[in-house]
Formats: sequence, structure tokens, C-alpha cells
Amino acid sequence: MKSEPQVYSISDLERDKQTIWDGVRNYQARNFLRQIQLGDLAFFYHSNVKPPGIVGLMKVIETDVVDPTQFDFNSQYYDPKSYLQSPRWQTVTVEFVQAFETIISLIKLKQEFSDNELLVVKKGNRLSVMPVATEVAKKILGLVS
DNA sequence: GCCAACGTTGGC
DNA sequence: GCCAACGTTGGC
Repeated sequence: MKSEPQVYSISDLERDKQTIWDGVRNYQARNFLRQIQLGDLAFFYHSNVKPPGIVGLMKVIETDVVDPTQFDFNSQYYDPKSYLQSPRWQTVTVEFVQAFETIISLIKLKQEFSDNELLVVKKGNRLSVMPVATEVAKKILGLVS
């Protein structure tokens, strides 16, 4: 799950302990959010910074959360075409688990994984939420220690 | 700052 | 339904 750290960083999550992962406005990314199961772990990825990469780990503590910002007129994520009776955007609530001591940079990820193994290293992939296979996730965690 | 790789919009 | 124009993401 990607976030630009100047908008919301792993440090912010550590401070807040938990957060609703709001603002996703891409249907493919939303569909991935819908597939997330309670208790799933997720990597926190810092995008649009130097260097980009995975900076920590979090845990999903609530699924099928209606993104409140879609109904918030003052939010940049306000969606006038979404209705209270049938919300368009669902997301999850995540809990802080761990901030890695060093970033696992995108460069490192590209060295370790093919774009078939790990979607985030695929050229042109701009989705802010992507699935990671369990075996790949284990290997990534292995890079931390 | 550039630009590739998308996704979205709207005229037809 | 097609597709040109436009907007956005995000690595580089």
C-alpha cells in the first residue's frame, strides 16, 4: 500500500497507531482493497520520494470500511457521484506494526524480484494498492533482518 | 522538470 | 462503442 510520506508517512501511522486508508480513487486498487482479509499484513510503501520503497509493516484490523472522505465536501477525495445508500469506495483500517530500520528501496526490490513476482516493480504500474504473494512477502521480510 | 503509462471524460 | 484529448501518478 503506497502513500506519499509528505501526505501520510509510516511515522504518522506510528504516532496514530491506526488509520483508515482513505483516498483511493482507482477501481482496480479498490478491488484489491476489497479482497483484503481481516488480519492480513501489508507493507507500507513510500512513493514519490527519494528513494521510494517499503518502509514498514502494518496489519489490517477492519475490512469493508466506507471511505468517509467520499462524502466530505471539503475533502480533496470528495466524490459527487457516490451516494450514501451505495458508497462507491470501500477501504480498510490498518494498524501500525513496525517501521523498518532501513528502507527496502525500489531499486533493491527490482534486483530481487521480477515484475511477475511483485507488481510494484512492474514498469508503469501506478496502483496504490497491490497484492503481494505470501512467498514473496516472506522473502521481503527476510531482506529486513 | 520530463515523460511513460496509464485512467477518465465526453463528443460523436 | 470508439477514441482523441486531457489529467494523474510517480520513477527517473
